Order: sequence, then C-alpha cells, then structure tokens
Amino acid sequence: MSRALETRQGRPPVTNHAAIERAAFQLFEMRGFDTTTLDDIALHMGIGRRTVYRYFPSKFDIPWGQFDQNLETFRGRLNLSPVTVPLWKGIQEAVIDFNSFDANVLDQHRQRMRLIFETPSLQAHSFLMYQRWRGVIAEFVAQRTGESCDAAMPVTVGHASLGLALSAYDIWLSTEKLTLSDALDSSLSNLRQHLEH
Amino acid sequence: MSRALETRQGRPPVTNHAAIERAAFQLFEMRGFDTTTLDDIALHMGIGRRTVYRYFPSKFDIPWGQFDQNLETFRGRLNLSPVTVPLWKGIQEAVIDFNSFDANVLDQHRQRMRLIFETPSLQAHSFLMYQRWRGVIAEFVAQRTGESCDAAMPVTVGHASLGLALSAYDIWLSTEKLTLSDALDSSLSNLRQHLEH
DNA sequence: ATGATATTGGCACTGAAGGCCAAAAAGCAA
DNA sequence: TTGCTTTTTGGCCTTCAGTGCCAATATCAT
Repeated sequence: MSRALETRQGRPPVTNHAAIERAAFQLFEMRGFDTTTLDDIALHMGIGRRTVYRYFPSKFDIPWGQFDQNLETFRGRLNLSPVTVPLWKGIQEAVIDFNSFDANVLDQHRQRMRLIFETPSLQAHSFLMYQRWRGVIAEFVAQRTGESCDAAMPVTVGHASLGLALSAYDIWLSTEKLTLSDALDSSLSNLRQHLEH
Repeated sequence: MSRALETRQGRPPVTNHAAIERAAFQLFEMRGFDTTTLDDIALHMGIGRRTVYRYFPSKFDIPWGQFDQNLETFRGRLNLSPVTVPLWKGIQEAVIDFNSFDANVLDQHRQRMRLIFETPSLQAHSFLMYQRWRGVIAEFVAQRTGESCDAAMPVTVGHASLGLALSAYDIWLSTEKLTLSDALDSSLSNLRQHLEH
C-alpha cells in the first residue's frame, strides 16, 4: 500500500487538494471570493479548469479544504469521551478540542473562517457542512442514549451545539481579545444564563 | 394612497409574487426543485423569464415567498412582549405565535417547509434567511439588555433560538403526531434537560 | 391624440457545473 | 525498444442561473 502511494501506474497527478487550496486562497484574498472565477484559479496554477473540478465538487468547497477528514476526526474525538462524563460536557470538550489549533496554523484558520463567515454565497453553501457536523453530534447523542438519530433529543442537541459553535466563531472573529476555546465556553455559559428564570 | 394601488400610471403588472409562487410550487412538486428551470416556470405562466427575476432575486427565493414581510411581522410580534416577561419566554412565545397557522394554510406551509428542508441546494440558500431571522432575535435581545447587536449574549441567543426552531421543524416534518407549537416547546425543554447536570 | 410613466420581455453575456473522450504520462512485460 | 495497461488530464460542448441593457408595450393624464 505504501508502495502504491510512491510508485503507481498511470499518469501522475499534476496537483493536489492542498496546492489548489493555497492558490485559490491567494486569489480570494486579492480579488474576493465571488469575483474570482475557476478559470482564474486554473490559469494561475497552469492546470485545466476541468481538473480543479475533479479535486473539489464546487468552488464553494475549496475554502473548506478536506472537511470530510476533519469530520471523521471529530467523530473519533467524540467517541473518546468517557461514559462517566455528562453528555453536554463531553460534547463541549470535544468541540473545544476539535477547534484547538497550533499557533502556526491559527492565523490561517482565522483567515479561512473569516472568508467563510463574511462571504454570503459561501455562508449559504457552508450550511451543508454544518448539517453534516451536527449530524455527527446527533449520532453521538443517539448512541449514548440508545435512541434513533432522528429522535427529538439527538436532533435538538445537534442544532443547539451547532448554534453554540457558530456563535463562538462569530464572537471570536469579531474581536481579537478572546481565544476560540474561551469563546466556546462563554457561549455555553451565556446560553445557560439566558435560560435561567 | 389607496387610489395609487388601484389605478396608477404605466403598464400594469402581468403577474405578482403569489402567482409565481403558486405556479412554481406546482412544477417543483411535479419535477423536483433542481430539475425545474426558470424557463419552465416562465413558460408555464406564459411570461418572460426575465420578468420572474424581477419578482424574485433568485430561484431559491421563490419557496420563501415574501420572507421580508414575515420577518417584519416577527419583529413587531417580539416587541409586543412585556418587559416583565423573562427574555427566553418572550422569545419562545413570539416564535410559537409566528409559527401558528390557520388549518386552511397549514398543509401549504408544511409542503413549503418540506421542500425547503429536503432540497440540499435550497437548504443552503435558506441559511441566508435564517441569518436574518436570528438577526431579528439578536436585535431584540440587544435592545432589552442595552447591549450592542453583535455582543456575545444577543449573538448566542440568536443562534440558540434558531437552533431550537430548526430542531422543532425537523421533528415536526418527520412525524405527524405533533403540532408545531408542541415541537417548539419540546425542543426547549429537551435543551434544558440536556444542559442539566 | 399625445406625452408621461411603469412594466415587460427579448437579446446577449458571464460563470458554475458536469458529461464525454481523446491525449498524455507513467509502469510493466516481452 | 516496443507495445499494453492504467490513471490522470484537459479540451470541447452543453445546460442553466443570473444580470445589464433597452426597445416594445400598456396604461393614465391632459
């Protein structure tokens, strides 16, 4: 299998996800997301437009990189939570873990999320990513409570967790004086406070 | 002003939002949303494609009807909440009110929401509607607490309220044995239960 | 009738997205 | 070296969403 990665048959790929992502982000930063066409990106990389579409299903998926893999990581992290830990706490810890980044990639992550949060057309498409994210949460809750994935509790917890995460990102992106972890914690305690009598 | 509505100058409109909506829904139900083109809709109505675009900014906006007006109604309903009522309760009551429909339009509403919730491309665009909806909530919270619209609490309550509403719709659409009001109430109590220790 | 006014809809364009397939670039076997 | 297999590439073509432009159209007012 490792042999297959180094020397396999057929024409070797001229690019990869990461390279397209880098080139695209450069152009997005310069000209904005909507005004950058896929022809621009392909031309800038010296590859065919058709090839870009083989690595990413749509232009909107480029800023999300390889979200599938991240989602699998998140699913794995959730399942590491001991059954002795309350559900809400297990989720909160997993979300914080999942959104912890090394200092050297934090700026990059901020740039990525800023682009996503500030571009309406991209926001819209991102909802499809969020749906899958909350699906993972719902699945985890369902598994722990022995319910179905589309039962009331898993669905509601999925939506609520998503709301908290998006809220934290909104706040994190709008100020400089808060870490993402702190924003996530403060969102949860704000919700708690709001629901008190 | 009422005169201006009945007899104004210039060529009279050949259609209106509601008529386009009706025709479009007919086709959406028959062929599905994605496979129905705007040419189909225009042709079916005997009007120009260009005219449809003057009533709705995009194909995705058709299933949402005149959301702007609904949003204004919702804003007004929120502000009717007495200051003596706790914030969470005022919001919950307003949301339930806003989502109460007469029996004669309930089926229609269900059909509309089912289309929106079950069509991925439409789901994505709908996120932009949801953003505006939660903006109204955030504004209301900000006004009551004397904070800015993009302060932590208004933002978080906006996201959380949206999550609860979407969750209620998910459940309402997937079963027949629950009213929308009950679904909204049960989502809130499920969230409360989830956050308990 | 004539002019002012507002809507319509045709034409042309850009850009996203996807189907199709021959060309290109590698490895492998004889 | 030659030919066969495998895999990726990218060009070509099509459909459809969405937008700018503007002449045609239909109504009201005088």
